[in-house]
Amino acid sequence: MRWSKAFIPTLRDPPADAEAISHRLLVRGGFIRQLAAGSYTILPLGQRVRLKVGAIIREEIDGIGGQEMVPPTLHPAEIWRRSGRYEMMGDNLFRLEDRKGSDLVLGMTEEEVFALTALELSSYRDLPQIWYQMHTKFRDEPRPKSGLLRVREFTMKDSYTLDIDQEGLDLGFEKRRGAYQRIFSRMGLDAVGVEASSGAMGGSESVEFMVRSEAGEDWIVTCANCDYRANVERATSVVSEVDDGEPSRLDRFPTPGLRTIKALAEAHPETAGPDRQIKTLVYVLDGEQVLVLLRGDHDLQEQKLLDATAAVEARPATPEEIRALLGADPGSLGAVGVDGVRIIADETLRGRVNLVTGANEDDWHHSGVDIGRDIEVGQWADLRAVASGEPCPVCAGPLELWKGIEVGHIFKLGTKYSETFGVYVQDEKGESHPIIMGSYGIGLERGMAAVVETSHDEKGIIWPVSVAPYEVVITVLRADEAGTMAAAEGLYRELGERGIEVLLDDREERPGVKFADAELIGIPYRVTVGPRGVESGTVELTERRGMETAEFALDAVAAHLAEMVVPRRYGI
RNA sequence: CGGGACGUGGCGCAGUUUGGUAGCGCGCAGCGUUCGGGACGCUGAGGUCGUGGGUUCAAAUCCCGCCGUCCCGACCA
Repeated sequence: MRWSKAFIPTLRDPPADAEAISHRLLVRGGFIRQLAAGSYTILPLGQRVRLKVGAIIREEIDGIGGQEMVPPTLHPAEIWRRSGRYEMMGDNLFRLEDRKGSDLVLGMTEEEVFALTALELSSYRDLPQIWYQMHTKFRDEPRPKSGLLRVREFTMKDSYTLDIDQEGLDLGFEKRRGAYQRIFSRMGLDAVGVEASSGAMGGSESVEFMVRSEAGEDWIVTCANCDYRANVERATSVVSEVDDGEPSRLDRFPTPGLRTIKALAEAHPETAGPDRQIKTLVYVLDGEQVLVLLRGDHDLQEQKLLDATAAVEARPATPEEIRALLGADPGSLGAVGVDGVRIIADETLRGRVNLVTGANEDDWHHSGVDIGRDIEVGQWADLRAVASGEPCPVCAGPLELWKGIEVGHIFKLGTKYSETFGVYVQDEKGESHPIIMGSYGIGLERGMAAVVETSHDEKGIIWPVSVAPYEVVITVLRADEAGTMAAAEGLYRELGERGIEVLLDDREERPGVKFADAELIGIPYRVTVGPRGVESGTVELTERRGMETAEFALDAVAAHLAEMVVPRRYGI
């Protein structure tokens, strides 16, 4: 492609309020333009990257036996009602009505459609199957942000596996985990698989692939010693033992003005240290008020609460709701003697005695609380948020907390969808079984942004060869001089014949502009063809990553580039 | 949805406090000089000031409504 004919609208003034660096660079480099909140036009340069990302994904998913289909994105609302996700997805689901007044939705994922397609299967001999699709998904995000990282319309590769039994699912899950790892590494992403919560997708086990980045929105816990890694929504750690002493009688004592765990602990350091207190939170789970109990020095992880209770929505109760329910303000709350309200307690409180908690009367607390004796715990669960530096649950090494971008997520769905849609096959004995499903997703545009987020410098983007919009840029200095232009054209043809994707910068611009633009858009290799070198039959080759420059004979550089580029197409 | 900010040529902004009929930089077009690290001179094109209403002799500017965008909090590839 000749730059003078290409549509590459680079910008000198970056978007002022764009937060994520990938967003600034993709806009400045002429890869994307925003149309509205969370929807972007992918410009030609961006589309070339997107196509390469898609091709890598296709190769790897095909490589483990995947078969691509194209399901519709416009779905009858009825199938979402049947799976229960019409309600569960809340406002994130785009809903519309057709001219006849029928309800439609725009697909967020395709579990329903693929389950219905799987109705065609009737025998275990047809299994396993790996099906996938790669096209537009819609999500009415409450707050699109950070450019391509969080949008309302995007391309997702989602695949679905169909197995006859749990072993098949488990085996396939590991295969897919490997395929995902290869996909990300070929894209130049250092993605790690972490234990995750399955959220609204349903299912048992799930693994998220996270790329370390400040632009990420998830917190990940990893162990410095072993390979334990988990999303904070799932992560656990070793909790210090607390010596509670002998059980004693339940009592009340005045605590005027003491409204925080810290203040109470400072006033009564021997008996009411933070780890000797019960933190009582009032939450509203799908409209139901519940009490959530934690050790005083621990914080709640809301997703854990959702997972433990199978609730869809959780929010802290308002001060008014709390007073109406318990008769006291936050700071004096407790679960002792509370009746008719569901109580969910963190595992670390199990068996504890001699604890301190609010008495549901302002300025009063209970002491000597024996949780088994004095509180009617309805459910025990792991609810606490892991903190940085706590011991790893596997090896007791120190845990580290970091922010990551979720570039992929794989789920074991189980039989949720096959049972609701009646997808059964017969085994060798003629017995019917619901098909066991798994689902696996990668967001293409988010993946692109994650590459930029982790691979750039002060000059601009540094694309890995595998996803670069062009592999080589020929920067012609003095494009107005016949000699240099002829040399550049010759090289352009030769590289083209070798199958290398090359951008010929034939614009009549000053050298500084051309260098800066080439660096901004991040082409991995630059060949500089200038009058000085052409006279002596040489050109310069600069590698974008590291900006090392070496001189080559004009007639040898194409062969050298082919050696550099071709192997790197598969990885870095 | 709650909180904060913004909306003025293609892009980035000033002008709004104190109403008087729109300006700067970049980019763009033409000519010339330059050109191995974001050149310079001259000339020129380009704006319903987000939108609807109101106040006024007069509104980018004051008042009200609406729309849009961004940032901070609860959701996900």
